[in-house]
Amino acid sequence: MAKYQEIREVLLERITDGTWTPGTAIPNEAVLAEEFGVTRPTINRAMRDLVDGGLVERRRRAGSRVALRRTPDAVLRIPVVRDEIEGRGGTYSHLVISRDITPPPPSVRAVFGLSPRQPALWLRSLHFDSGRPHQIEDRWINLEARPEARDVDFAVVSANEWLVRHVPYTRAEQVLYAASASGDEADLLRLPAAAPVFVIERTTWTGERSNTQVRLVNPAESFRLVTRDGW
Amino acid sequence: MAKYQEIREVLLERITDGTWTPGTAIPNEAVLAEEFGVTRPTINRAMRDLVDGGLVERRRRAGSRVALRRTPDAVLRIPVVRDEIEGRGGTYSHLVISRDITPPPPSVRAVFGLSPRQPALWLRSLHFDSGRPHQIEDRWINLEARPEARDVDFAVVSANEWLVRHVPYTRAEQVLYAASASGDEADLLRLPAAAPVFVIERTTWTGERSNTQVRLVNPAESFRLVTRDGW
DNA sequence: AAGTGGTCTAGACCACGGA
DNA sequence: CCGTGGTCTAGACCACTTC
Repeated sequence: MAKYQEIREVLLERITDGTWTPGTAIPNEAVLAEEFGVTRPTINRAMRDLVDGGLVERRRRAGSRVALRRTPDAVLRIPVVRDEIEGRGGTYSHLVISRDITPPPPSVRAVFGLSPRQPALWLRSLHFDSGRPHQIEDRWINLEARPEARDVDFAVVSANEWLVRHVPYTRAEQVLYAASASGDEADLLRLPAAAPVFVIERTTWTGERSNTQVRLVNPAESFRLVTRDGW
Repeated sequence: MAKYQEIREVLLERITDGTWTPGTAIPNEAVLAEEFGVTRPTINRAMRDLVDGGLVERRRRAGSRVALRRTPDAVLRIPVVRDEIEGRGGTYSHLVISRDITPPPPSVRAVFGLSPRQPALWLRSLHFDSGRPHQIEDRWINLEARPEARDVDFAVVSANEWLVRHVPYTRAEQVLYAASASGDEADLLRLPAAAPVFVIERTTWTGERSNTQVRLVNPAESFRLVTRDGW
């Protein structure tokens, strides 16, 4: 294990065992460097990890302290639907319900930066797990940012996968919530009317432009997101 | 802006504008150091950010490439309920529904590492937003790991806040899902029977021991999680 | 004003793992 | 084997902020 990692573990131990309680000042880098017999950049590297982990707060001149409010941060990975299904041994398939090139609703138009009559690609698909409906995907793709999308056959490669493979993004915003299935949604997912569903709305940007906006609707009983956090 | 940040932005630009498409090899650190007129550790710093951001994959000897599958990772911050409510101008209050010291169910016992008859602290609370029920908190606290919890008056400080303030953790696992409210839950939250709810289950650990496990139940219509990602 | 963290250099050693 | 990234040193300058 690298030195900075060992040092990080020791510092972490002091925080978690109560030697340094939340709010306590931590010795400055020069002191720690002396204590551990390393140079200051090595200490800095260890401390940076602790800051990233939310356990320590630092300010110039004021020094470092054990963070007072550790709000639970976690890395959320929303799986590619195909991987998710195949990962647990199911058979994946999907179906394009509709494909249109048409002006999007105002909410989408705004993030795409389009004028009122400019079209975008609208794609609605249904993803299946071993024949059972598993997710509705309702997606808009910005053809100004990604003109190639016009010529892709999304019956073969799902939009999800095509985007992951061809479009790196720099910013994403996701909204997660629970809802009751609308009539349409319940029909497509073969659920009782107003059954609970888990909805994910995601917008991704590359630079200033939004590429795509998607709404994913999943039956509550077959969908959970798990996040794990920590070293 | 620091040099490594400027370099990171330039590299990012090359990735997002398609100069380097997913799968493409990126010049090695020595070459980039020459190009940007900096030393190799500075390049390394910039690249590390891109790796952390999921945009680049690196392997020794094999070099660096633009990541092929950028699965959407996002930092999920589940807010402390009080901050969330006060942050949007509401008035926060809470009520302890029940408090017991009793052996937990097997699922909790397992992560706490307790023997069958060892007790833990069980706390059920209701959090209000301006007088309206906003969240049910059903929490177990491991008294073996946190004996002080026995003497805290959680009517004054909510368990959530007490833990955040006194117990730094090193690992967390969270499960998010949608469900229909049970009869109890619907009553407490003043929802119609079987209304959709958003459920968060979180277990946190310090070292090898789990401190606490909590289940948070929120009305679907008033609860959304937003994540933002990127620089 | 002065202490603290943030960053950078120039050079070095080494582990890993693909060729 | 040997090129690549991972890490570390010793020293330095600087920005920020609080004392």
